Amino acid sequence: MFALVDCNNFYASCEKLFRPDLRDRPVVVLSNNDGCVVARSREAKALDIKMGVPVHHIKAEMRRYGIQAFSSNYALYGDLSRRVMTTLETLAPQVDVYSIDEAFLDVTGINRVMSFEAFGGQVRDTVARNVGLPVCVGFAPTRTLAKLANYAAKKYPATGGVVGLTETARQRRLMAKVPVDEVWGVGRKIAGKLQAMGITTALQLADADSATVRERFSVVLERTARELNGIPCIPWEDAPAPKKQILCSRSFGKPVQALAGLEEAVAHFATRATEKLRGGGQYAGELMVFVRTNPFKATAPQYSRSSSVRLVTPTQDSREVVRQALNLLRPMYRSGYDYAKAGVMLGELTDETGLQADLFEASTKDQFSDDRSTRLMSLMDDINRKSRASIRTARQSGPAAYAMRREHLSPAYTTDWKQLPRVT
DNA sequence: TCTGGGGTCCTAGGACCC
DNA sequence: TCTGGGGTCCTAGGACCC
Repeated sequence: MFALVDCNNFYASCEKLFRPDLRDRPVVVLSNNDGCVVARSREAKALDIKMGVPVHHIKAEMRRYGIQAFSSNYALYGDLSRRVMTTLETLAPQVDVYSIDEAFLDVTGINRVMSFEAFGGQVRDTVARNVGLPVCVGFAPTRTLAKLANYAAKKYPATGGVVGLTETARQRRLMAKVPVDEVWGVGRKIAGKLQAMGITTALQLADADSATVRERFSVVLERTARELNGIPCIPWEDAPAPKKQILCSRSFGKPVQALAGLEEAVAHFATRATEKLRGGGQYAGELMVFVRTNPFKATAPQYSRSSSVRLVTPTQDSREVVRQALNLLRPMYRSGYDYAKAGVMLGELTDETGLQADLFEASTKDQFSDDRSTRLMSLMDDINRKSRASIRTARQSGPAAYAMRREHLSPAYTTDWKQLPRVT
């Protein structure tokens, strides 16, 4: 049996947590560069502020209703997320963190001690007491149904934020009311195609012939339909799967024209990506760099290129990744464009057991036990953990020309001594 | 002025093997 | 008249998720 625990309006709730004055006020959280709306409080949703809308489209509403906007503050959200997940780990034998604001819990057998509904209430109370954030809980025999139960818990306040979908009859009653595009795994495209076939509710998808679903769509949707029928198709994993790629990219706060500016950005993204790589104990065997202009600016000349390279010996050394990334960037660069975004992607990831020696290089031992590199990188990571970006590669200077716009940033209340909230 | 960032999985089709 | 059968690996692109 699965429980899905999902934080309500997560980013907006995080912002409200340290601003009791905003308790009943509409709040939105913006994407990087303060571009569009990525999270809305209950009050903002009630004002019909849409997810993903560019913030300049809703300037009038923001003024009229006094909507409070925040730049995204990932230091804060990431820390509060960790606190929520840590709390959940004390409540269930197995927790599968699915995203920054939700996790699946293995609750098999808990109903021998108390009802699922009672347990859900306990989860809500514990997270509220330990962290201060509101969550909803859905129970069901499959992940897809647990998602649906959670949807119902959020949508119908009378449920008290907890919904159990353990019986078939109850599952079917709810599915009959839920539009098919609310089902986990059914996006815009598939929903459109299903609707054209006359399938508009979750229940109709559950009842559709599975061979037809597989034939007209794919095995993925077939699994979804089976899960709606209570047949688990996405089991527990023994261990979280290792990452297959690591991407670090950012839109620029303002356009960058010069190669030097792009080099700075790419060096920075390469460094960040390699930090993440080391964090997971992995090595990269492939490196990709891309740059592009702003595709939304139709009048301006457009340019978009990417370039990649295989690394003969997989690496986790920032210096090597930066050097290779800059080598990819320079031949791609053309002058005369307003560059709006760049990124670095690491692929062909492997742990140390997957390392393969370069046949034409010195001894294998030298290639893999480069003690100097390992020690230097771990020293860099230690120092940078204590004080963000104290040590950089020379190509990253700062403050950068491409820096993000973050005009409505709240303090890092929980992760920086200098920004602790004050109570007066 | 102005539109995010970071991922996963599946499929189709081509190249190649014996 | 007419041209096998069975497979792997790789890539690009599409769909989805939060």
